[in-house]
Amino acid sequence: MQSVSQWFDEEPRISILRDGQPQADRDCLMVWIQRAQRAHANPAINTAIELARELDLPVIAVFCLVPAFPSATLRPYHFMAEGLQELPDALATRKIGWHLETGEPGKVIPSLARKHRASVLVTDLNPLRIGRQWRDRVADRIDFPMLVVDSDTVVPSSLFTKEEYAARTIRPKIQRVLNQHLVRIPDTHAPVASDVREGPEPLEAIAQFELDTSVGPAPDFRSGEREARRRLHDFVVNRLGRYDQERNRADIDAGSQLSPYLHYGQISPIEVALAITESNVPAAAKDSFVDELIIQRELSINFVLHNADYDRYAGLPDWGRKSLAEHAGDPREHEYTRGQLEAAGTHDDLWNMAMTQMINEGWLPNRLRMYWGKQIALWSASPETAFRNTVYLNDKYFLDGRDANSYGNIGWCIGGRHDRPFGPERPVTGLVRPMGMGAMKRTFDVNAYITAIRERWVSPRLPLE
DNA sequence: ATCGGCTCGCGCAA
DNA sequence: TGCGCGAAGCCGAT
Repeated sequence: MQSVSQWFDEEPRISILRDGQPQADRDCLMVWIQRAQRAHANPAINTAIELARELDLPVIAVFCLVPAFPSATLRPYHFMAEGLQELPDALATRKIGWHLETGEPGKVIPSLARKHRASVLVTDLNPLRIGRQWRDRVADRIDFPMLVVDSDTVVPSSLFTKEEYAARTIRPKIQRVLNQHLVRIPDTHAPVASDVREGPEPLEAIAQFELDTSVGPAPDFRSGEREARRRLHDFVVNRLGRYDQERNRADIDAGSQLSPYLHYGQISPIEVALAITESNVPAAAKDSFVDELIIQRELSINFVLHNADYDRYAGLPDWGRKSLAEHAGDPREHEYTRGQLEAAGTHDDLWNMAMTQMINEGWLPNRLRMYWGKQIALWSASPETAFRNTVYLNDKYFLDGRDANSYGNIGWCIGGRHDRPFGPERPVTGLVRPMGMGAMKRTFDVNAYITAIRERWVSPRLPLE
């Protein structure tokens, strides 16, 4: 058989981390599931199956639960583990085996590959730094081919070879090729069934980890592929039609709330996009959702893939840092430490309730994510501190934190990432676009939101005697 | 209620 | 080299 680079020549979704000829005398094809934590509509799995058919071998999916993922508390671990529980059975319907282990991927994955005598290792694409480090470490420690399949974008990220400047620069490039990628991903079957099913139950495994349990499971987000699909259809049927009108309504939270499921790859963005485009709602509603799901989301993925400082102040655009530096000495009308912010103890009720919802629910409506970050920029001793604290709180509390979208949003809030300068120049934030209480009041019922969060988390109504 | 100006820089037309 | 226009704002003029 030819080398994997020849086999998958000109496939924009697939990159070769270690080239070579698949060995036919091995025992399986191995899929290392990282980000695409789903059994269906999964390009990485399909790639492994394609090779398995050529070699007439079974396919085994492996997952490595890492005991200390940076800045992850019990909250994301619980969501991830609950979703993983579905996978062995769901994969079995495609005749794929399952083996979960805990530890460091750089050690665990090569050892699993040796144990099961893998011919080729296929994995999916986590665009963040840690994903790349793990992949590189694994590729260094195996002596057979390894492929990375971009499984969580609509348009393969490799088609954009440089850091895009803004939505307006990536939009036409995406539009040009969108239709050829908006194609349903089939659920093929492995040619030979695998009966491998090893490893602990994910929820039991994470119970052994030393996690920060002060941030508990997100109460409103049941996890898993099935739940993701249920939510998608609920959104399409009940709310998509008004999305362009109501997207900013933080008081009713009119969004899809799919981002945790997309973050953990429990649903394919292509499946989401197809459900939207095939639905029977006004074009304006579809267009505004698709712009979020594809243009903005894939712009953020492009950003973290091409900017090594995506989660650092240094990664902000030059004009933004320059303007912020010129205002570094401006007096702050209010100034809060990380501790004061985390205690939701500012002078601003709306901000405090947003922080309260974030801490307790792991979630905020879109509109408030912007307001939340923009105020931290205004209230911090320096823009660098603002950036650091925003990343810290974002990644600690959001169920969908530690995501490319997180860093895109934080960069936009603090330093005008993917935005343009906005005069007139203001104290503290300079030319970075402001977003204050006026914008909130113009778009939703601020008092209704404050009251709802206060009743839910601060002074809940006590049951009558 | 709606509108222009504020300000920078990318990408395309020329 | 010039020019149009842009992640979701704000303020003041009409």
